[in-house]
Amino acid sequence: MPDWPDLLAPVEQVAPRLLGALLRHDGVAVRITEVEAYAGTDDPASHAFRGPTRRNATMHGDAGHLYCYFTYGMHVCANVVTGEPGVASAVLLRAGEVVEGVDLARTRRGAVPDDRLARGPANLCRALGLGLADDGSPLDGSTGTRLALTDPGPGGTGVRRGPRVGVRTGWATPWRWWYDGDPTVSAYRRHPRADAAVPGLEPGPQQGP
DNA sequence: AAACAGATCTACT
DNA sequence: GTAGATCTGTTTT
Repeated sequence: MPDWPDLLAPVEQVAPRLLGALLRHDGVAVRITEVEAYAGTDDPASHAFRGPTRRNATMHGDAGHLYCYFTYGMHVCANVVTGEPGVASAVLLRAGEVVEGVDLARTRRGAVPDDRLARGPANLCRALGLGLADDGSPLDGSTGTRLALTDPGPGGTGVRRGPRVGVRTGWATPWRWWYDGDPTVSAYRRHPRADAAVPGLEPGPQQGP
């Protein structure tokens, strides 16, 4: 992963840096506009919190790979694995703007406004054609050209942060970042059964709903 | 072999 | 803005 030396940095530093990155897969490219950080074994909201399982095995592996998981009986979401092996941290790709292969994305998503083609983590995967089979794939294009993540370089203005969407525990931790005012960013939603507020991993100023 | 739980989505008022 | 459906992969007996 020569282009991504900082994927080994703490995930809350890596996550906002992925804003603006281009993710390509199978004919569609998306410019990432919204991300969330999950700090592996230290983070109660993380899939890796209760140790390694078959499902989250990819999270415990090398950085720069795609962690895809299945949820709600019909959805797949994708993360970029970060940190040293064993750390099991990852960045959830929550939303993006389709900048390439718009027609193909429309075909995959059906009749929705273009703004919403990749709005929401599961929708983003659908637009890109990502599935459970892509779990564990490297993002540097080393095993073929189907999948690749490209660094936008430094930059990025108008970034806001706030609590993570839809997590039951640890939701107060403001580890979601997005481009302010971008129409492709998903709406904030608190988990229906969210725990009572507890001290987050990184208490501090929040902006959110 | 069975129960569980879910980092959501769409539709609807 | 809010309410409700939904159903498979994963985990656990």
